[in-house]
Amino acid sequence: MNRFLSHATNRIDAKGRVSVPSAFRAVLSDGGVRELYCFQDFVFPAISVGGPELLDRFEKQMAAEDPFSDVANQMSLLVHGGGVFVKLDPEGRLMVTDFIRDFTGISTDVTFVGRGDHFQLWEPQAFARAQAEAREGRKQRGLRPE
Amino acid sequence: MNRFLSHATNRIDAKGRVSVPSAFRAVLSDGGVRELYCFQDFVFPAISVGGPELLDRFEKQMAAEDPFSDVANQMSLLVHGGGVFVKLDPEGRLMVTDFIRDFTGISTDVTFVGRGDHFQLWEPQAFARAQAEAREGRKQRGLRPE
DNA sequence: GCTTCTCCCATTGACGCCCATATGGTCCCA
DNA sequence: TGGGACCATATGGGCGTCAATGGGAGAAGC
Repeated sequence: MNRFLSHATNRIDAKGRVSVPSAFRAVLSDGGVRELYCFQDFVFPAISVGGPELLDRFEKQMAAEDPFSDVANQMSLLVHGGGVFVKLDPEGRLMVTDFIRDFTGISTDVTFVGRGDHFQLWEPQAFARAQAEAREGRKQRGLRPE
Repeated sequence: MNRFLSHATNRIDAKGRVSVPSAFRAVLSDGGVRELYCFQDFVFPAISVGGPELLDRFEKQMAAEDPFSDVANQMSLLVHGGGVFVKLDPEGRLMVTDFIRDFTGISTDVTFVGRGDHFQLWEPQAFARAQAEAREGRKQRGLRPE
């Protein structure tokens, strides 16, 4: 498996650390990634986390926009300036900083959500709500797998 | 037989495991599938289960969208983040997790329902009701395919 | 010198793997 | 045609392994 898939919820310990799910760590080590870059999602109250190639992806998106547009300007501000580096400890845990807590509402537990080429940190209940809304919207548009 | 057909109900044991019907396992082993991906159905209170190619189908659909649109973002949230991996043990059983129980209402028994290229997990009575309703609706509309 | 972060080790609880048993159905033979 | 042996599937439980978590000690920064 070379993509971030599925979701899992882990608890933050007394020191403010939380284990990254084993499956996600496997994807990271496959890519030889030891240092992670994260920033605020544009739509959801979630922190996106990924290796350096995640930056590439957003820079491609920005290149597709008019480079002087408001959209591109704001994206750069968020992605380039708003991002934070995060390191994993030997057990594969990361520190949940105030940067993460304030934006997501995370307090005691973190839901890790796979998004294919990256993953996200969510406050568990916020994730449940967003998922329910997405499912509802999808139902109305009639997008079904079958 | 290379498709998932018919249905069967098995009991969950004390450890929360349930045997996948032999006929379904045969279809899986034909495809060499050992790890399954599953997610919540968009219409019914059922969990859809299939091999990795089930995921591919959704990703093709996502690729057709503007990759950075809200629609694609929501689909990724549901498909990438909303899915769960399930492994079969050597006897062909799977764990019935809370993820499955909460969405389907399954408690002690599971009805496995073939859906052609994938199969679903249902709470037995919910399946009986949905089937009855489908039959009724079909009758009124004059027997059309879905 | 005190706080904060990083590394290391211990614990525990869940899950995967193994073997044993039950049950129902089929085939063979008398 | 009836009985019995055999086989496959479903089910139950023991045990080892690994991931998640908790806490302590050393190192680095304020």
